[in-house]
Amino acid sequence: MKHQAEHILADNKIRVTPVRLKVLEVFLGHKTAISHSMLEEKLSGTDRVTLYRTLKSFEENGIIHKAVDGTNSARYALCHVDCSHHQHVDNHAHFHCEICDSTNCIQEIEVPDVQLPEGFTSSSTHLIIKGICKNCNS
Amino acid sequence: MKHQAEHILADNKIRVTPVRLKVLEVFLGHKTAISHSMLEEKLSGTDRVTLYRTLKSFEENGIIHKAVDGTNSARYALCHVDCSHHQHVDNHAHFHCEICDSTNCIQEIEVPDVQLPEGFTSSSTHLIIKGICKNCNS
DNA sequence: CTGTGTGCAAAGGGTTTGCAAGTAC
DNA sequence: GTACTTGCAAACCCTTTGCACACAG
Repeated sequence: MKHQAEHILADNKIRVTPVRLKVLEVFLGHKTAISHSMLEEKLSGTDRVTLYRTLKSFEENGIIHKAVDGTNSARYALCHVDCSHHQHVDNHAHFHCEICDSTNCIQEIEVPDVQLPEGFTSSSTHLIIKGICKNCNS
Repeated sequence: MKHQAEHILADNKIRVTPVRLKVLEVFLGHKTAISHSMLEEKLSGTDRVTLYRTLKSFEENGIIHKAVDGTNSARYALCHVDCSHHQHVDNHAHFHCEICDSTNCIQEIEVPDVQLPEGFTSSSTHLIIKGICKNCNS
């Protein structure tokens, strides 16, 4: 639904543009995390660079978060309602399938609290699991 | 000491060559994980591609392990004695400093065991902490 | 001597920057 | 009308591949 995408942009006070709506619809219709190259495939005809910038602006506005997954290419997933512009709440694990190369958010697994050695301070913690996903296992 | 580097190569049954010795000495003399670009700096004059291949062969032989740290460039750290050719044992967290861009192995923090949802199988788990390191905090 | 390592050239993928034209509001 | 977005060209960085020569064992 276009309405939902429009709402998300409006709620975050960023301009409603065709590219942004298209990108957001891809996110809304996809369960796994999305990389730039996937977007390029799904939205062929749209400029590569514009897609990079769209992802960047979505990330800066708390609409998506980067799913650190140990691959070379950045992946993004939709944020939950409790993410805001300045405070991302994505304290769940990310699963990267070594067969189909997909990345899933695993909400069931929380990133643990860690006790860093003296002198270190942390800004974020990421838990990445690599293996074979449900689809590829069946 | 050159002897130590020679031993490591011999123990792993790979040829002792000048480039390998130089690379290994950099690892032995450095506390944080090392990226290809750092090697290139420290060993200027040595071919870029050769360094990539050296890293690859060290990794395949259980001499170093890749430290997944959420950056675009691969980092490597020396393996412990309990790493062998086929079984890497690097179940510790990696800390990536957002100021100096260094990556440290944090032996004190173990990667937790996780209970994956039905259908998923795991081959490795990584715990990455981002923040400010001891050096940059002081 | 034989198989492996090294260096060079080239290419490929991901990502960023600069600028001019187009568009949301 | 103004500030932001888009598209295109170009560049940058990381990494891999192919081939010829050099060298460890």
